[in-house]
Amino acid sequence: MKNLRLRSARAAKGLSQQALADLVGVSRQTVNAIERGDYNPTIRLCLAICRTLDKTLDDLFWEENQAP
Amino acid sequence: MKNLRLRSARAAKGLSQQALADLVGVSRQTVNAIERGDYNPTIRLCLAICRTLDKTLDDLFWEENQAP
DNA sequence: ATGATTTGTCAAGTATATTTTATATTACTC
DNA sequence: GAGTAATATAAAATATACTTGACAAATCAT
Repeated sequence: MKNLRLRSARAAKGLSQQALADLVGVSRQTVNAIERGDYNPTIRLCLAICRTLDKTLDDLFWEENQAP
Repeated sequence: MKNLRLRSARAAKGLSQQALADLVGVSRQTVNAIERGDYNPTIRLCLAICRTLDKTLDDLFWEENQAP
């Protein structure tokens, strides 16, 4: 499932995927893959993204109705 | 830095590291390493742990005063 | 419409999360 | 204090996050 909250938070800061990637120290493809949702970043990367975008983990990465 | 909130939440459920590891589908050493804090789990594992312990990401993995 | 920037995607490589096996130590019960 | 469960820790192997380079499609400005 796509991470639209991340995409939205990034857009709200006026950052391209490349710009966010530079700020958090990963490649553009990694940011792209996270937004597309077909993968599983490390918590440290998630934390770096959250701090850069002034959001918390729950804001961007918590999923409410997941497992039973 | 150790993750004492995780340790505390696990203890509050009366689970051993092994028991939590079984519930979330990883090895005991992985849970131990996360609690000891000297590493960097994936967000999916963090989510699985949070759901098992009835906590959110911010409860267990958010760190307030981190980067400048 | 053309050019530039951004985004989606792929394949091959590198770094590292996680497993497995094993041992030592600490706590708990009897 | 012996015996057992829980925790800390390490080395080698495996799975996978992440990189690099490349190219096409989409978006945006001129």
